Amino acid sequence: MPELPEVETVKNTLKNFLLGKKIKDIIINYDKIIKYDNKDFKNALIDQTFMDIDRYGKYLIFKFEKNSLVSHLRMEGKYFIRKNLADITKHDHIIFTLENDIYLTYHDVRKFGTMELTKKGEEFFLKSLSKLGPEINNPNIDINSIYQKIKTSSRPIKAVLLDQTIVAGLGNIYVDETLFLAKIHPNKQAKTISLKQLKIIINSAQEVINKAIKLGGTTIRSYQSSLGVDGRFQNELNVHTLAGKQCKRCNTLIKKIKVAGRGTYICPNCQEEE
DNA sequence: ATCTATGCCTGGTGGC
DNA sequence: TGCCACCAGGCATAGA
Repeated sequence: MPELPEVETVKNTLKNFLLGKKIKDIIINYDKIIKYDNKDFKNALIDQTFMDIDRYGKYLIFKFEKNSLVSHLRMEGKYFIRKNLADITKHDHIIFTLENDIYLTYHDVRKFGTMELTKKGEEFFLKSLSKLGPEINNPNIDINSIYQKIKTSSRPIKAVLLDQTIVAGLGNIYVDETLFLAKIHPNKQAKTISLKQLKIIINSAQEVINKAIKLGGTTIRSYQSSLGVDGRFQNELNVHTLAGKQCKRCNTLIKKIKVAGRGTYICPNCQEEE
């Protein structure tokens, strides 16, 4: 599940390869990935050149001369560069033919990913992007305004941190790691979190996210490595995927529970429920 | 206004 | 071995 650090890594890798390259053709093998009309999609992008690639939260933003393509990888989305048509596999749903017959493919086993086209400069008018909160890795993030949003919520703190309208970029892995660092139980109701505790949570999240970005993200449950996603943060995980292993702080066994409908890993001793 | 439930998908897993 | 029910999960949408 690519979260902010993984998408950042993909962005940087793709940027190195794609900037200045032109799209010659587009093959759409599964069209539900693309929102709106496929013909418009092709017309708008063929003969266009990759000018820049940005990221906001977990979204990739490919910028061309006039248009931008906003791409979300959801759970299993990956980009590959294929040198030959013969290398294209069954889960390569969108194929961008570049110059010199090199192919950029969007690969997605679960077909959950999305692509939507917009005019360059109007990306944040899209429904998806317009709703996003501040990015979790923003060093100037306004913790007070987050506190105002969550201080009356009865939802578990984990659900709130996963809510991209509150803060953008965290997913299941990094929320577990964040709450472990902050010593907060994921089931603790948001309204019982003090401003001081929220500061600890946000600082922990930034520590986790920044370290993960440095290490190129986390590669787990991924039987196939993707362009740009061969992270090393999986070696740094403290709780996520580690059920039955000893907590590095107190030696208590890590437990897997369910919070807000999601598989959640905690140290039952360090993260005491209230 | 808030929150919860459901649908989207396929490969892997565990039970029989 | 094969069949099948079930699970994983980010986000949009519908419903409470």
